[in-house]
Amino acid sequence: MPYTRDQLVEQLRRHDINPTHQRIEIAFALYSRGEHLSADQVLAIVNDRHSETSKATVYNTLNLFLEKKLIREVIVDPNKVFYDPNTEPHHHFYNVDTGELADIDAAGVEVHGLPPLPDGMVTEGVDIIVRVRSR
Amino acid sequence: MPYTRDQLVEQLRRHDINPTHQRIEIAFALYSRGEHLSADQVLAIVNDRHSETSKATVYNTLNLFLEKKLIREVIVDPNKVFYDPNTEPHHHFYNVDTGELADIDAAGVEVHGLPPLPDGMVTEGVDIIVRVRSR
DNA sequence: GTCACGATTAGACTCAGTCCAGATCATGGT
DNA sequence: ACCATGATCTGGACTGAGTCTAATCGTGAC
Repeated sequence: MPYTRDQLVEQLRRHDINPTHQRIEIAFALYSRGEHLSADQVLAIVNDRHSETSKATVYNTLNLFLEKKLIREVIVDPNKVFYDPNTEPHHHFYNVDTGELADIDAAGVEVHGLPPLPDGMVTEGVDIIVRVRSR
Repeated sequence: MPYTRDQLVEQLRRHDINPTHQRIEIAFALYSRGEHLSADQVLAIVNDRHSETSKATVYNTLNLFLEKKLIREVIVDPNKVFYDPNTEPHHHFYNVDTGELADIDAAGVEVHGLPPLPDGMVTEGVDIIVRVRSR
C-alpha cells in the first residue's frame, strides 16, 4: 500500500480531520505498512529518527482516527490494543504463540444460526477471531 | 447453576488442582453465578465479608484455572479480561455501551468460507463476538 | 517436633493508557 | 506585520490492571 503523504492529507480531510504534521505522520506509519500496530509501535516508528511526537499525541490521534472511522481497533491480546488501517469488513487470524495478526477478507465468510438480538439492540459488527498456534 | 462447595472440590480435583480454601472460594464466585467476571470483581466478591484472599492469589488462581481449562478468558474490553466459567464451545454478545457480556451457544452456529490455515498452523478455536449497542 | 514443599501474602514494581496545565501553532482580522 | 483566538501538542504526573519477589504459612511425611 504505497500511500503518499498528499493522499493521506486528502484522506484525513475526507474524514473531517484537520491534517496536522503529527497526524499525517501517524497515518503514514499505519497506512504505508498496512499492518496491525500497537500504540507503542506507532510511537516508536514515528519517532524513529528524531523525536517528533509525544505519547499523549499518539494516543489522542489514534482515538481521534477511531472516532472518525479511519482505523479500527482489534482486541485480541490481553496486554495491548492493535490498530488496523483496514476498515473494510474483515476478520482475523491470531497466532497465540507469536502474537501475529493476519487479515481474513470478510467477503465469502458467512455465519449462520446466530440467535436474534435481545430487544432494542442494534448490531455494531461481528468479529471473528480464529486463534491459531504454530506446529 | 447451584454448585455446592463439595461439588467444586470434586471439579478441582478432576482438573488436577489442589483444592485449597482460596481456590474453592474463587471457583465458587465464578461458578455459582455463572457470570463473566473480571479479576477485580472476583477479588471483591471473595473478600466481601472479611478479607480472605490477596490480589496475587486471585491472579495466580485465575491463571491456574485457565491453564487447567477450568475456565476461559474472554477478551473484548480493551481495559480488562473477563473470565468465563462456561467452557462449552460458545460465542458472545458484547454490549459496547454497558460492557455487558452474554453467551451464544455454539451449537447451531456455523461459519463458512474461512480461508485455509497458513502452513503448519493448528486452529486453537474460533471466537465470534457480536458487538451490539443499546437503542 | 521438624523438614520440605506447595500455597499465600503484602507490597513494590511495570507498563498501557489518561489527564492536566502550560506552551506552541495556524488562522483570520485589522 | 501584529495580535487574538482556538485548536493542537507536550512533558510529566497519575491511574489501574496485572506481575514479581521474598517472606511467611500449612500440611503431610518422617
